[in-house]
Amino acid sequence: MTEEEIGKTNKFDCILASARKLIEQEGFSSFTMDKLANNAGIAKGTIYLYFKDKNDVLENVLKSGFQTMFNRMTSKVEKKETPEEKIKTLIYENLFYISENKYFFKTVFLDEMHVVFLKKTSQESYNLRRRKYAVFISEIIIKGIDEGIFKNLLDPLKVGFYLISLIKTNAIYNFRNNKVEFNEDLIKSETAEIFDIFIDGIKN
Amino acid sequence: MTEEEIGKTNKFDCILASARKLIEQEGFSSFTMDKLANNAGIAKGTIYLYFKDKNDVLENVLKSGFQTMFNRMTSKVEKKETPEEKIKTLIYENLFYISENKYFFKTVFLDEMHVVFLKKTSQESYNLRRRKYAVFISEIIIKGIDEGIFKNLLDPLKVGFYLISLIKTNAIYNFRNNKVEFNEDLIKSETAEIFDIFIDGIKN
DNA sequence: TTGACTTATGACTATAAAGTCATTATAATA
DNA sequence: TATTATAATGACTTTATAGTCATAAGTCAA
Repeated sequence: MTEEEIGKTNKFDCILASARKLIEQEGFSSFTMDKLANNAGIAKGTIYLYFKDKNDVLENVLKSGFQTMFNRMTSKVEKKETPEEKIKTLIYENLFYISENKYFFKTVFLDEMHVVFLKKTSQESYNLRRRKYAVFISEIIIKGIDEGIFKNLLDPLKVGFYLISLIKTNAIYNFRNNKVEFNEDLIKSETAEIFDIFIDGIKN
Repeated sequence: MTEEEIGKTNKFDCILASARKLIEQEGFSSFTMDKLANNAGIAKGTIYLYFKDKNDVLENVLKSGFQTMFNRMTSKVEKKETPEEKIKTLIYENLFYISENKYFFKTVFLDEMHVVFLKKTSQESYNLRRRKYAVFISEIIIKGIDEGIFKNLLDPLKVGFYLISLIKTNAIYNFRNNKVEFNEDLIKSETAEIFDIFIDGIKN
């Protein structure tokens, strides 16, 4: 996984890509700086020229993954008009991104909690990102409540977290049942299912 | 945390209780066998007379916590008649148990994933317990579908996992907002909220 | 070409914590 | 009480891996 192989121009990104690949392959618990150096085709000391410590590497891996997803998702969602369309798009884009980065999320979700390996400060920034996402959803919910579409007594932020957890649960369920090869049809039907339950519940 | 202090007759339970207490206080990541020995008021070697290794301790801590909750919850749920009553009771009992063991679950949920510290085999048994819970819920869902109460096209097992994730998300949300002191009224209103969303969705 | 500066190296150090085992204490039995 | 069996001890060994730093290689301006 040298710079040419990975198609990255700078070492920072090259190391990050190697780290991500390693985590995808072996999970967080067996991720070591020696393996990373080896995998990136550089010496261990070099990593410390670009990253403060191991925690810094892990934090950046998680951060970059989330950032891309969030930016793509929000830009798609903002094009939609109604709260319901927004929510459907949000679910779809999230599942789509997960499917595009399935090996990464398979580890992140199934290994469920990498976060323990982070320092308290990094855990906080991880939680802030989650919260940012929930806040984004809550704004859609609030608009829906104002328009009389959604129930009035809801705590919009909490509802945001509910939706995130449904999406995550769906992905984990499919990973566990080895539906790693999401195709567009599967993503669409899963989107419809989550949307349906979230909006209308399970009642007939 | 000697045997008298903890009110346990045998060392196995005494060690387990100490381990649990330590985990509640400091989380999984800083849990060490030295601390455990110290906290239990025994020598480190003694732990190894009752547990195979550290993994065995952690596995038993998680197992015993889940087992009690599951047994209590199922016995209450089985007394109810309709699928809807069953689901409401299930949510309530789960939240109630969490509130009774708040410091434990605060760590287990917020530290979200302890599981990484377990061996592959223990991770599997952890997942089996989660699955067992989801299967239990799925049986209620199936009954509801048969009776025409719930939507027909649902994957009942997946729906089971959805409900578990909603309950967990609710607990985490309240922990994060420092609502550690659940009283019965709060549990009731949270139960109603989850039930309402799960059954009817967020639509007005 | 030389010297100054930047980047990279990897053997080495430091440390934390799991797990061991010869020794000692306690309990049971004759 | 003496003898044997069982339980407990904690100093010690082992292992894993994060992080360091003296040395070497590469780059570039004068």
